[in-house]
Amino acid sequence: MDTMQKYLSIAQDLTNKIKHGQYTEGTLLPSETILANLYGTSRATVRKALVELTENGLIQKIKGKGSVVLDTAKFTFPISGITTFTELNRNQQMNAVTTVLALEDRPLPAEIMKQVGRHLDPAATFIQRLRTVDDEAIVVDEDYLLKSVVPEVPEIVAQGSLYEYMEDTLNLNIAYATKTITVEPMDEAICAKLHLETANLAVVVRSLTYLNDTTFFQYTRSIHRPDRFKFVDFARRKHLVAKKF
Amino acid sequence: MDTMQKYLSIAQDLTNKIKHGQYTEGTLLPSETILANLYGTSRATVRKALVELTENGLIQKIKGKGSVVLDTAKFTFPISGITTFTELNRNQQMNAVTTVLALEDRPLPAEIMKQVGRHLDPAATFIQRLRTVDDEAIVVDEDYLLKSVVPEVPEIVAQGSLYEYMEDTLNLNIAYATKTITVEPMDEAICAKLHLETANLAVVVRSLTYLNDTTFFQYTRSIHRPDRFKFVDFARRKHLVAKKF
DNA sequence: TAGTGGTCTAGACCACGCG
DNA sequence: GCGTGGTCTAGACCACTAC
Repeated sequence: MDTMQKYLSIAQDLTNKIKHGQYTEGTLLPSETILANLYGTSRATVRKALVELTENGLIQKIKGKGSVVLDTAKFTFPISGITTFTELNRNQQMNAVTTVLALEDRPLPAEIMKQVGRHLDPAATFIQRLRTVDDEAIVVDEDYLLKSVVPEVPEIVAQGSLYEYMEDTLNLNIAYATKTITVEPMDEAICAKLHLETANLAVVVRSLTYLNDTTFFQYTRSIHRPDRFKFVDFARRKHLVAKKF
Repeated sequence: MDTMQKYLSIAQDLTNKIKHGQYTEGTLLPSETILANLYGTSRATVRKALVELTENGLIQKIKGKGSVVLDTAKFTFPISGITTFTELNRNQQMNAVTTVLALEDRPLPAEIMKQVGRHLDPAATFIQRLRTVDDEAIVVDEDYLLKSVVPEVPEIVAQGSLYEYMEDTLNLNIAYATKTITVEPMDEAICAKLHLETANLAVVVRSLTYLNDTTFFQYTRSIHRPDRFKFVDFARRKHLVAKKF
């Protein structure tokens, strides 16, 4: 069954046509009125689809002119904000291996409890995983999953994708996250796992992730080898309401 | 004169009311129909305003329930994607000083020319600036501004904000940028300026910035002391069209 | 059942780019 | 002057939440 909303399927279709070269870099998409006729829909719906492409850096709209297809080849795979290993792995072809180092009960760290609210039950599942690409240790991921939301994490799930399990099996509605990126010295245990040599510095990506109903459920600390870390972002200039860059 | 669009002024008003505590964390905003009546507009316009708040991490909409005000205090100042010194300085209270180290003609580096297109004229103005907070050197910013777009950069502008000059004086329409964050070893000149000690590693933020008509005009290399670098982001879960996290 | 947000329509007027 | 995208309206139906 095709229960997808109209504007999303239009966005999907246009995205595919751009990525497959049917609409090429530097040219204009058909006008909104023409697209509305093509897809048998209203202009408002087409515009909603084009907002998706705009946010993903695929087109740039110019008033009075049209929608210019941007050079998406430059953004090839990491189209935006890709930081964690799973995301990279999903979007790129990598010879990647995940090793589960720990899977146990461990309460949410106190400093995180302070940020997300003291009223919460700190009981959580702790998962530590080592990510290896081409026999080289790249990332150590440490996840805390609140038991109140995810009662248990089977070993097989830890080996694969936590998000697939939560979204497809548990039907959880993951909505948003706050992330920070810093560079910090690490202890010996981590240094040994990532083979950090000259300096003991690593890139640390911390994420606090929330469900659609605003309940906090996951804290992730992702520790990257600095020489293999790369964060790519596409940002649009914001005006007036809140400066974004 | 107040030529601002209706939806933006509504977004502005709601943002202020949230930041000033008139709508408090965890409570619901008035429904979209009520807001439409309050502001004397249609529901569609209110919804467009609410999209702005959603993207800025101020509210979470829940179908059938309402718009929940999120804890904006947690995201205090760097609401999203703030990386460069100027942005930080604008949004925070800092005892900050800018020193212009270089202001001269210098062509765009060859590796950047490859990315933005060989047909461009590489003639550019090079600006190197040292950012100091509380007498501590934090960031070295290196900007290349294409002469074809920005013919000249007065000394006074280099001392202050390039973007204010370009937007307010030159009336340029800055639209979007691609950014990368990496960690790299730096040469002695940079190490000396930032007083890098134990390791010669620094955080490098590279930005390619474009105008509304898709012309490339600026390359920035921002070199941060790793122990003072912090990148904060608010990300929403994307589905189907393009994975964002 | 009543109220909410999510989607969609069919119109309208405006500001802008371009010939 | 014409076509473009940007804004806005007044309606409609649906899926979801809560009672």
